[in-house]
Amino acid sequence: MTETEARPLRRDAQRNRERIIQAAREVFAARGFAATLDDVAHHAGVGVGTVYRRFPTKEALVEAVFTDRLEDLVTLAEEALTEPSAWDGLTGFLRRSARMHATDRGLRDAALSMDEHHFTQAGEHIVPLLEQLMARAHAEGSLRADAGFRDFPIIMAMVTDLAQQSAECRPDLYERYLELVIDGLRARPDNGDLGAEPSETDVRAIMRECVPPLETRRR
Amino acid sequence: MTETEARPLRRDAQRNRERIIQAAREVFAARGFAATLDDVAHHAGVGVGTVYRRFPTKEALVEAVFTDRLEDLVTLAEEALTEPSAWDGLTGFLRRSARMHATDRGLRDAALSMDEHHFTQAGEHIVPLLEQLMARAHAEGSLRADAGFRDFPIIMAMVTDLAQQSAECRPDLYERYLELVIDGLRARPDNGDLGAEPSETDVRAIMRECVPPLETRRR
DNA sequence: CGGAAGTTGAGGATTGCTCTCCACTTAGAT
DNA sequence: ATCTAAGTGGAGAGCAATCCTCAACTTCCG
Repeated sequence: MTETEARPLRRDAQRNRERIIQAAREVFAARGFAATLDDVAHHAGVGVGTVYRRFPTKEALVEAVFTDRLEDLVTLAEEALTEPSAWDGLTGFLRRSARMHATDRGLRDAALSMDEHHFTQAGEHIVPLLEQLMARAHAEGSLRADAGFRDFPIIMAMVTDLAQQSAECRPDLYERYLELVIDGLRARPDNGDLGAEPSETDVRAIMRECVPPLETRRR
Repeated sequence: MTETEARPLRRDAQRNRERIIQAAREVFAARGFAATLDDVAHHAGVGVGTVYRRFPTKEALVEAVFTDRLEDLVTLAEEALTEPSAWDGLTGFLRRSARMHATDRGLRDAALSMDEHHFTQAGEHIVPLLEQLMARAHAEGSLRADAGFRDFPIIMAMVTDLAQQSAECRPDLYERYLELVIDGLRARPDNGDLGAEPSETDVRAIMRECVPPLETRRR
């Protein structure tokens, strides 16, 4: 959102812009950030040039498509915080957001790269919510003490990556392994030792590896 | 091992062949099946042509490099079966093979594509061992009843994929998430429900998605 | 109707890989 | 010492997948 909106768009151009965004939603949902702008153009039924005129970089298009989808995740986290049981709030949020990520690969890529690109805003919204979800569950004694909120994106990346790989044959198989991990997150007297938690920097670096580039050097 | 060894190689050629295999070991360890034969050639200090003369396809080279490394995994599984505690045997094998996969990305790619390519032999060796490891732990009551031996490759794929992504910053971070999964595998009265186990076909399809192609159409 | 705004899609530029080919080098038999 | 079949190197041909431009054309709307 938000820049010098120089002149109002001509009516046909406005229509095309919306078509492109709609097509982008679909194409990104299927292929994630790896989708090409040519791909989007075809789905929208417009020429490639039109897409590039409207969205000079892939980043601009991605931003237009996903900024508000990410806010949905924020809302989800807020709702999870109102759940009386901290454990149910936390795991419900895990399950729901995993489902969203599994259904829309573009959303997954956007969510996992919140720190990069232009999604920093949603990122800043969601981090404290995650911290609270975890803290509540720690206080309740249901979440194992050695799991931290930085494990969240990593677990998400792991599980939704599997979702992606099994998308063809068993689109919901990821749920099985998510449940396994959730059971592993529960506080137990005889749990093993998890070792050192990842640092913020580690998480960032790993997320960068999990999401297709989206960059273009040069201008 | 093992084919119509037409004529003995000239001594320099034999030396180069070994250099190539050694270089391939290193390059594949770092980049997995995605490594190029040019890459291997450079590391070996020979021309690309030499590599192609000795190993007409990437598959042939991969086979030469990994066939016996895979047998190491088989040995590992056999040893795990001698462990008095079925749980320790199973989880020890998980940990040890994960470590091997994390250290050598080529081995990971080979192990996960055992059904494809020319690794069917090691595949046939290891499957019954896995079944036994799991069955023993089921009988012992330590492994949750709804986990099956087909979960093995999937868990492995998930965890070692993370190992790959964090290789730069935290090469052993994968252990943390492996422990989480292992804790999730333990039989507990209040465990959640995992849902349908993947079929053999599912596993195959997913493994294919986890490993770079290696194919070349045509001959 | 005129001209500014918009559109198109073939194709240039780039990147990254596989694999071939032939002039050149070398082991090793004689 | 000489000869030659075996072996070698590496430029570059061929292929595939993208990204992005631009000049000729179309459409909107004052």
